[in-house]
Amino acid sequence: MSKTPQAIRGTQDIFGPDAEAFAFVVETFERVRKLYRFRRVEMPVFEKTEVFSRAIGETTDVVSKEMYSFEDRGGDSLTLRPEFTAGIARAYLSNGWQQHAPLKVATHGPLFRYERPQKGRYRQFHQIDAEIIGAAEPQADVELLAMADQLLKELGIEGVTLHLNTLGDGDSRDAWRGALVEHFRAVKNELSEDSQERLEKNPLRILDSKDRRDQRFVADAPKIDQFLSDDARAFFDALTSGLDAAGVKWTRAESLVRGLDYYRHTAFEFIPEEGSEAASKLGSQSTILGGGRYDGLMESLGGAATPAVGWAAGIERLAMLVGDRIEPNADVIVVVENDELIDRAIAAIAKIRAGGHSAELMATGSPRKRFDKAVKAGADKIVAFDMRDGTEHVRMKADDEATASLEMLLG
RNA sequence: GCGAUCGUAGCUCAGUUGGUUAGAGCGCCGGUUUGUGGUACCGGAGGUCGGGGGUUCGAGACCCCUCGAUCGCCCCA
Repeated sequence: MSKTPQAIRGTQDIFGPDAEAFAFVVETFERVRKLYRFRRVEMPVFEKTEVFSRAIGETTDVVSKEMYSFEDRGGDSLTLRPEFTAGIARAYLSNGWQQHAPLKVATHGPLFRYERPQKGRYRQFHQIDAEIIGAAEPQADVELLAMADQLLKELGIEGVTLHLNTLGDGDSRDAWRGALVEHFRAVKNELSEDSQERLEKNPLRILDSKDRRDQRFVADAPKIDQFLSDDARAFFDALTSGLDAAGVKWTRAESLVRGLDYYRHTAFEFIPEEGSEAASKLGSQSTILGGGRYDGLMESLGGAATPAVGWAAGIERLAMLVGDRIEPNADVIVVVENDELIDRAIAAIAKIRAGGHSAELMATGSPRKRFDKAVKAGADKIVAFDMRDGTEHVRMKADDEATASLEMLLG
């Protein structure tokens, strides 16, 4: 170990163009979220452990092996949030937000999961998140997806497709699950080791296994469509026709499932098209935005049955796709070519900034090189203070109009 | 959690089958040159070669452990 402390594994220090890209994602999200009238909420970064274990499901990987849980000084088991939805549901119940239903909320911030780090996968990562709580109608799903679609477009992300599926209502899902277990159990010994385990814990996940041994049996596995109740089918039909009306392109993904227990009906992911530039930038962490309907979640937290739908997207993954964001140049750079004039320059830059222009002071290092540094930094306008023949000499490098406005500003 | 690759100055990298004081470009700092200018030249700072242990007369190169990154699996955003 070296003597200086190292960052925690799976955390990142984001700086420069990467930080600009990150900020661009958040700013764009904030703008789009207002267009759709989602209200901003701020949530605690940690909750009682049971908030997540009950909401997400004890058997899920997230709860069983990826949470940062600890006992606080009062002896309570607390957990750093591994996702937003459970905490928002808890807040909805504990603050009586039912009075605002249907409630559209949005937030963003850090999440924590103890996973093996990889490109696009971190232990502290960041998401933007949008939820509609207390709305049972498919129109809520349509609005939420339209917002996601517009967000990706405004971020300039190309080559990403909405993969859409329905898991049906509770009864549909249970019947389908039973049929899948029966189907795969018959060939259990020929499945991959992972899928043999999934058969007991989470049979739906076998459907999106990447293992060739599994894929042979996935093709003719029972389809959810055979088990959909009339209501569930009507819901999905209304959703897809709403998406078409909103101009949101989608593709049916019959084997798309969600890892967390609370999902019902709608499940979706935005995934880069194979071979696209976006896909190669993301590596194996391909889902950039995912979510669905979670009508059963509130009950698992002891609340009244409350329909809800939401999505989250990884800011780091989106930032990888938005391309280089250059840190903007200063509007003005004030150069001090002679140290006697430092106070004159400070007075000038104060006026410039008070006038609403970004400005940088160049007053250190070799006086002769300061002007070159200013030119190199790429400012639109440069004001240089120098002494010529014993008198103050102010030079401006800018076009005529800018020079005039600067002279007016500086009096 | 499993498998694999990698880790040399701030950054990008070079360092022949282990052999004297570990290099380049860019960047940074200083000097000179130019003087409405992003030039050129000279000089300087900066590395216990990720960390620890071992093999050897000798290790940046080989072995073991460890930390980290990356790729695949898993998981997921």
